[in-house]
Amino acid sequence: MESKSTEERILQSATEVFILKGYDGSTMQEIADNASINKSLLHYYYRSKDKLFSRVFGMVFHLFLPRLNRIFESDLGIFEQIEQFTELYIDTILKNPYIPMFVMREITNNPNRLAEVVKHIGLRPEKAFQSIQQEIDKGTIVDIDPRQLIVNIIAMSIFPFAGKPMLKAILFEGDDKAYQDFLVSRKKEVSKFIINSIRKQ
Amino acid sequence: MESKSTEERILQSATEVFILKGYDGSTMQEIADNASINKSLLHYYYRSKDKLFSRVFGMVFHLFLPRLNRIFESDLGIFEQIEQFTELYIDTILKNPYIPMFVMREITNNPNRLAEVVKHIGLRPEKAFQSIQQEIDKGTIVDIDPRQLIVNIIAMSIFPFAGKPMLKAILFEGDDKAYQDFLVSRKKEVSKFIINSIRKQ
DNA sequence: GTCTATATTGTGATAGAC
DNA sequence: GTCTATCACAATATAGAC
Repeated sequence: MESKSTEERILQSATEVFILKGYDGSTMQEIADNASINKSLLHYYYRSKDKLFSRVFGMVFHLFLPRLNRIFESDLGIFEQIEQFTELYIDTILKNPYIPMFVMREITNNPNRLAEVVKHIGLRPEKAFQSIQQEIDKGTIVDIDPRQLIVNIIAMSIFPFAGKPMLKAILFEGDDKAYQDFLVSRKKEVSKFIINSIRKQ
Repeated sequence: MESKSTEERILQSATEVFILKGYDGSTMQEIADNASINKSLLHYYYRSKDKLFSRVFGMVFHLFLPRLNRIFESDLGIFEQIEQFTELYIDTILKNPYIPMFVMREITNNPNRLAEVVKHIGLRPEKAFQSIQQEIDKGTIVDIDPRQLIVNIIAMSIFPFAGKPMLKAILFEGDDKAYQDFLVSRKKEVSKFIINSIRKQ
């Protein structure tokens, strides 16, 4: 199956280039070179730069999207849910650190692209809202708008990656290893911080 | 002073276009059109697209950068400092909501640009670190890595703006007004959340 | 200081040979 | 399926008239 192999190489190459330079900053030439093939082949497999990008974006978005539902629908307690979610999510991004900025940048540049992808997936954040609201009603956690809590969780998980070049330079004097250690330690620190805040005494 | 007026118009126009579309997505033609002048004039005042962008970026970065020092060097208590900082900062970004993504995107695309700008300003985050460490030693707040705390504060303040198109679509069904209200309410919510977490009982 | 015209290179995309 | 050659256009940038 040679054809599939080439198609895969193109997709792999396009993913690398697009993630690093964004849609506007990438060229078909660079993607072709990076895949060691001819530029025309790109158009043979995917008819346009936009179609190729859409394909890449859809795939990458799956990696990025936190599976909020799964974890918040499990029968674990709220604190364990939060611990699991932040640790798993930060761990996932640690293996794909460029993805958050890529996804956020491209959605900002072209919000329409999100609509297509989201429909394909079928998100149900309401389940997470309800789950949190129940804990408030039970008195396990303090009264808080579930959306505020969820945004806080996502913010503290994702932002250190999206803002890495900035934070590394300003707060860590550009020390790459120190920043990497910092990110790893957040796997535990973030949930600790959140739970401290919402646990009812 | 006609020359200055034209130069200002160019800078104004370039700022609008660059912030909205980023360096790669912007063209000199569009900036010229937006300023109602000829394309060649751009090169007369600023010799290249890169030079024009650098100028814009430097100016915008000042707006974006939290003046951590000022607030954390004041003689307010740590909790009031955090309240002041988050409220002032979120309020600033509310007036310039596109700036966070702009700054983060461009630093990611070209980390070198940050170095020049930071030197110009002379940041001293160590002062904030010390200030936090003192409160830990005094027993006012729980034991926490000052850098973790600062990143949490910045993350919860900035991320809802940088990730607005995404969060709005996924958590708010695209409701613009609802998301705007959500952002405004964070002026109080964020500091409450943080202080809840670090205050020692 | 501001314009028109143009140079030069790079871009996405297609035609057509093999 | 894969290549070479090429088109049509857009990009940054400059030259030169006024």
